[in-house]
Amino acid sequence: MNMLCDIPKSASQASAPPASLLKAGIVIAMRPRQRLGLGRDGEHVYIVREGTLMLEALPQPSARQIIDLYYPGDAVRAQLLPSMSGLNLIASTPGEVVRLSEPRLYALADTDAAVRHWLDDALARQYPRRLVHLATVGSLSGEERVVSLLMELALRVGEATQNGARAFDMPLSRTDMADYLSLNADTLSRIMSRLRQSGVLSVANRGRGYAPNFEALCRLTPLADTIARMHATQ
Amino acid sequence: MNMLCDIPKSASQASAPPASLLKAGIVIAMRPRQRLGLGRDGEHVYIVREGTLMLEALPQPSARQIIDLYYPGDAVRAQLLPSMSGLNLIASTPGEVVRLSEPRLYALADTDAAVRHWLDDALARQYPRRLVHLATVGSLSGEERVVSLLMELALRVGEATQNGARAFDMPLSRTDMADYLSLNADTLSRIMSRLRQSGVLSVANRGRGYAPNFEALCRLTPLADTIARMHATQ
DNA sequence: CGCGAACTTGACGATTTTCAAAGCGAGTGG
DNA sequence: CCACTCGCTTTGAAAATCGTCAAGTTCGCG
Repeated sequence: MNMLCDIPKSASQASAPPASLLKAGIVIAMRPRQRLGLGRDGEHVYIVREGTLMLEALPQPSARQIIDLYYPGDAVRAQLLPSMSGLNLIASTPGEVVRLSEPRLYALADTDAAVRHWLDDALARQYPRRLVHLATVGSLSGEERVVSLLMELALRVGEATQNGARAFDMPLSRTDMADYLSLNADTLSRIMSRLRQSGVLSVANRGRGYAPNFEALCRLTPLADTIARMHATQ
Repeated sequence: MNMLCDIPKSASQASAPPASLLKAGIVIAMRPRQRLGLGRDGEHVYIVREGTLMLEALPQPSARQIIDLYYPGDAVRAQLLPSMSGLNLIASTPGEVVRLSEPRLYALADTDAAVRHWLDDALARQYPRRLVHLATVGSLSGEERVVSLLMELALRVGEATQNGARAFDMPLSRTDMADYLSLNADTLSRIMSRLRQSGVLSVANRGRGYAPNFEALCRLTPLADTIARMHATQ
């Protein structure tokens, strides 16, 4: 009867956006650090095809916070973002997005049930992630936060290799990771060094991580189960 | 053509939920500290009529975080909440909610455009609040966070009195406020004492606040403009 | 090979948490 | 009506965590 109900709420991986939605927009190739405009009154919508995006907030000149992270299959709706100064949507890796306008999206959603349900699904994937991110930043220690992010990345953009090991790209720079986790870049670096020394993590080329024992890594954050449910590649 | 586009994204106050939506659910009176079930697989939806609700997360037994706050006109959709243990929806004041089931909601949304648009509006009010909350917790100092919350409450549930003063209920206990702001209850108490001593705040009966000079209070947080836009009673 | 950006590391300092104890308020039973 | 208890709040001193500043190192790239 209702498509949405068939998809368990723990479904983390995106179902493909309807073709009608993609056809309504234009394809944009992203380069790392490229900024994507949000439109004057929040009129743009982006659908991520490939790569990762960050939403940056600058409450004050000296403070930067990454308040959202978007993966392939996610939708960035400017209308759902707060109207604050210093809000930027930034590509953190090469990739590809489709851009369309909010009014166009709503017109489509009004007539096309598939679009409507895909949008609803996208939201059901993204909103819980924000809440968990908030709980992470708000109630976990520095190390637990870092591990939570590593786990998220390992599950999202990584592959299982062998014997419970996992290799993954780290699309964010240390600074970006720090700003995402509300840590100082220096502090983050120290924590990652400690993780390396304790043997649960190794880093190659600054952009690639490897967890020889992924289970052991997961045990370092109390939110492991929740993160696994939200980001598991099924 | 599209209702949504007529409502600026800064519109903070709820338009009334469609009658068709309310008729589909049952009315529940809340008492303070009452817990509202979210259903086994996230099947419940609550629409707040009166009072305020908190969404509590317990990542670990010792750590508590209020990750969402709901005011009249807001919708709590269990499907949009993360499936983590220790997630509780709790009334913080007396009030009234309407409960219905997710499938019922989706069925209504599929056939009734007014329901659809109201839901979308509700989301456009609530999602930005979470992002700002995240930026608040993540990048502001203790005092700035407290002021941000006081400002939010003063605008949401308070009244202007005279000469730029503002009186407001504080529906959260100190502990709840602290858990919302990721502060220790002791630290919060200290900060509020400092605010009182500096004259920008006074408190009566533990549940009611008064800002003799609301402008002066606002100047203490860098997110004042953003908060004002999101919570202003227009 | 050398430059610049990103990252790492150390020492110090500030804010916040922790732990403990005391004060206040509301509700209860005598 | 009062004394009592329980929970919430407030405050102080010590400890831990995290941030700041500065210097050094690694890495990618021309």
